[in-house]
Amino acid sequence: MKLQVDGRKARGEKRRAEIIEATLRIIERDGVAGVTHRTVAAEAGVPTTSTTYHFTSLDDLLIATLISCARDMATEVYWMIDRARSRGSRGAEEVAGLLAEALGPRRGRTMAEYELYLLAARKPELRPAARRWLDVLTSMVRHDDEVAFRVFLAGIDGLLIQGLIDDEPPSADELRPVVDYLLKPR
Amino acid sequence: MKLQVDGRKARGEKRRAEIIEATLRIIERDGVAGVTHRTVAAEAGVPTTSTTYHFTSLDDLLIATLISCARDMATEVYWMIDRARSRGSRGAEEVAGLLAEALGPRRGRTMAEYELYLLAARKPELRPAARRWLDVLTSMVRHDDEVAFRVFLAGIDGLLIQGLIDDEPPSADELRPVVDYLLKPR
DNA sequence: TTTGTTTTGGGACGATCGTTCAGGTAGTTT
DNA sequence: AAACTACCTGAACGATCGTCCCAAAACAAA
Repeated sequence: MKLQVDGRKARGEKRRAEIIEATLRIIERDGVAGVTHRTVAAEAGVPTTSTTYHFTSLDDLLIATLISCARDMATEVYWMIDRARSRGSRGAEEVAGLLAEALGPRRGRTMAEYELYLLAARKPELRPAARRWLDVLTSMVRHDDEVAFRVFLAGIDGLLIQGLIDDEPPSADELRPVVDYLLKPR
Repeated sequence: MKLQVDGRKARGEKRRAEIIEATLRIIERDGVAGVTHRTVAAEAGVPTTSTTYHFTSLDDLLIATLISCARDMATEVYWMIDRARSRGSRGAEEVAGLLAEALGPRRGRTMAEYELYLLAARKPELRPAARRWLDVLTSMVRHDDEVAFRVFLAGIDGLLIQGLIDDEPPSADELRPVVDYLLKPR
């Protein structure tokens, strides 16, 4: 049994994480198209060969970035739903505010998430990671609410995507009636 | 006044259209990442320099492709809504069938459309073209239905995107209850 | 026919790409 | 100390990229 961690591996994994973070920043700024070994290495402040050492190929790097990103999304949306629930009938307001934030200050991140999402559509090995946060959320609701919840998630996705091609991000006030209608029970 | 068209320009515009069609096929097969002057030229069966002659840059080519694609989408969804309306309460069935088709046989085309959509999120000059089909559709409905219609379109987008990362495309039967709930009036 | 315009296409330039390799460094084990 | 392992990195290879140049061909106007 070994309690002490290998200092070399520790440094390696730290740098690996830094490279993934740099990759996500690149995608936020320039899209998946801007991801090359060299741009990522420059963003992370490491030599080019460092990215090829820790990730056997560019695909590997993108896969690792999507997995890391999907984990963040899952926890994020988890708390969003939790907060919306705790506010009861004011849940729509909470959701609308978070959507406005995703389309405003965090616009780059939102674009990055959907680009990685579409990447998963083309690369089957990415799909489990891209689907995980959806599954986590679906498991939160009662079985008899499942259809309503799927509609809710689809509506959120649609509003985000459509909001990304607006010339200026929609405000929470503009989004609230739509979210309200989306959440209204039948 | 000149009635006879210039034979040279006629040939040029025909080739230009062929290049755009080839570009769309490339995007369906390999994504926007697969679009280069050389791959497009090979797909269209023309020399490489032909694509640089008719389109001053790769961006120009992608812009033209998105515009052409958006026009098709608008008319397509227009008829979808028209058919769904004419079927009254069976509209959900019609919509579910078309969604299943978009995620099955026409999956590549659907991916291409959303990739171009995300491209528009990054390139402001593409947004009017990407938004046009949304505007056309919104103008179809009565003003008091606008919120419900926006929810409907957002839901469609979300279902399509989520359907793209399924391992196997969802069937119309699986989609129908969700579409039905989405269309149910409050 | 002559002149001018538009399209065509072969070839090439410099830049950048993913990836490899071999040598060097730091940390662990024996 | 020696042997071993894991990480680091500068240099370089071949491939492919966007784009430019220029001459030939096709067509229109004179």
